[in-house]
Amino acid sequence: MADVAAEAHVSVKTVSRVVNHEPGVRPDTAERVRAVIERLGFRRHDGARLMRQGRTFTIALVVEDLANPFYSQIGAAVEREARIRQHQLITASAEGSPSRERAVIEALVGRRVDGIVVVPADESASSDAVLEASHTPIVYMDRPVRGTPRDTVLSDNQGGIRSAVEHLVAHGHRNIAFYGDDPAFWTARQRRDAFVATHEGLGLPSSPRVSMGPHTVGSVRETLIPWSAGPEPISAVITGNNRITLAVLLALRELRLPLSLVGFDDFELAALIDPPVTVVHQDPAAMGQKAAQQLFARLLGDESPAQTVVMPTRLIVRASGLRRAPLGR
Amino acid sequence: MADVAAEAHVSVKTVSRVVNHEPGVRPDTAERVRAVIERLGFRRHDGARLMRQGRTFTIALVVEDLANPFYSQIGAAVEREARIRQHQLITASAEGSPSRERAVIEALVGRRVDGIVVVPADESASSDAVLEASHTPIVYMDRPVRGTPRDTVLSDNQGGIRSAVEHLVAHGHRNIAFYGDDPAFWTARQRRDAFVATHEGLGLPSSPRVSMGPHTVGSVRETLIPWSAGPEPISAVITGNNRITLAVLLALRELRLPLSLVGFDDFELAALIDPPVTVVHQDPAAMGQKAAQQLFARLLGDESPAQTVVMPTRLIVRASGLRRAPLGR
DNA sequence: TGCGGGAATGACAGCGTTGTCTGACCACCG
DNA sequence: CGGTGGTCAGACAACGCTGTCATTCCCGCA
Repeated sequence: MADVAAEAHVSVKTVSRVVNHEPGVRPDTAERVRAVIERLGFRRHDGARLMRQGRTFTIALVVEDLANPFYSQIGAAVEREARIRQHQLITASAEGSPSRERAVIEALVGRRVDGIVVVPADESASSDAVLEASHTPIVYMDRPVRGTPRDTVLSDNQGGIRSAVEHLVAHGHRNIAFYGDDPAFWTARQRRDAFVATHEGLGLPSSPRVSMGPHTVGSVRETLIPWSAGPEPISAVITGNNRITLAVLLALRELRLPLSLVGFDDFELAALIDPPVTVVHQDPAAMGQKAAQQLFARLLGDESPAQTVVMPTRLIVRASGLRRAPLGR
Repeated sequence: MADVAAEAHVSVKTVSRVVNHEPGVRPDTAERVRAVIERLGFRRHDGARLMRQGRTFTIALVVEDLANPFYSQIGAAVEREARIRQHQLITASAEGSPSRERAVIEALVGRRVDGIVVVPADESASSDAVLEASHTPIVYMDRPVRGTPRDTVLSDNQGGIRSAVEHLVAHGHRNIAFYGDDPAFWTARQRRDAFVATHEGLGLPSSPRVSMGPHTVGSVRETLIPWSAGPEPISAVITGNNRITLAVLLALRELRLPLSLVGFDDFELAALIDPPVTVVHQDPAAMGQKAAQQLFARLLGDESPAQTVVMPTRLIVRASGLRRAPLGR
């Protein structure tokens, strides 16, 4: 900028004015400055500018793994919200590790990002102190965090599972099993609890059959065999996420068990699988958008108490959930 | 930092030294400073630091749409490379628009990112001047760009298609159709050309049957019907990307045509579809990693001529490509 | 011709750091 | 007891920009 100023025989301030389209520069002066800028290939250093102004016009997104479609859809939505507000988005992966997440967040705070959207690795709020001290607004997604209440955007896990159970029951199923993920995950617990609650609420026979934990085709098979034989054989399965849906699907195929299936989480091509899989669809893009909007509201000065938004889920009925329950019993 | 300095009765420089673990501070002084830092919740402002140092320790990734698995896998890989080098990653979507891409790149250059990885929206190199002037290293991915040679990481489209054709021919197919994407896309042209070339190279009967353009189930059906009837009916199809694979799959299912299929691009659950789809797998994660590594090499001063790397593809054989061609004709 | 007043321009400080250089202090040696 | 050399600490400028305020310019008018 100093070079341009010298070359155009004006002060740096005048160059600054021209660059920022501020008023108060005579057209011919502005023209001259612009010519020099063009000739020298000058480009404003936004880092310096932003530092002067105390804001970075940057927000950040911290997730476990960007390659995971759930997170990448969130990423795309958050980026979009950022872009239309002239902000840039820094994305970072914590790889599921709370300590790495903490390090990442500290680095982001060090850069003075204006705000952060996080899908937290655990519920420990380990970065709370840092965020508090730096007054960096944060929005949590997909699972809540203990401690100081913060803006949070969740999926309606309970409603989703409930709709799945009800759907199956409406089609005559009375014996339904649930395969959930490791109960260390909050969402896994939510879904399991919703299954059990709905199961009991509807007064289904026998106690709910639930299998939690990381699942493989093998681990699924082990429970699937006894549950589908015996006196009260299951006729349908609900799964807690799409990895498990996959495992169950493979196990069912392998064992040639024609059970109904409703999976939590939609996935690409669920419609093409044979049989097409009925799913509880959650909308990561909508969640991401909501979270970003909430964050920007804070950036614009919204000081209302922290809010938790629960985004609706939707049952997408495809063939796999339609198979009628066997007659009798 | 000034506050800390005052409170600890030292100069800002000493605080700086403590913060950065520079030598030459007496342990007790350092301890005192650290205590004040802790008490005041001071945190170094990395923006200012980086500005002083002239580097931002930030790279950027510009793609069409982060939600697309191809790009998000690239994103995850690039982020990983950045993270292990203590850099941050800014991701930006151009939504396939060259002008938006240009605007995005200019904004990034304005922020003085250290380097950029781009999956270009078109071949026009519209940001070349900006990049040239700012000396920002750039690596292009997935498709080349005209003009000044730049580092580029491509997929072996030709080899991939060739292996698909050869695979089908080895299984007895003589009449194979190709459905490609809009020839406006460089990759679509590459794949089509490779199909035609291989087709001719192998001396297959009749002229190659090729259908390009954005495809829907409907548009596929329209050519599929005549091609699979008539004197030289096709017995296999090769598709140019996974959206088209999907359309063809649906069309085949609808028309109840038992043709063999090999798709370009793997996709989640390709193995679960009935029949499991044989695909030419390209590895976006490896491509992203390679591109990032190339970029960092430049950042470390590598001044060798621009390089084009072609990443191998791999044929993943599943049932859909194994069906034998009908005997006789 | 002188003057008032708005428009155009510039000087300067400061955003929060760090690199460079200078200075204070201390211990040790002859 | 003076000199030497090393350690620790601080002053200052600079990175590239912008906000504030002061100054200059120019025009119209009396």
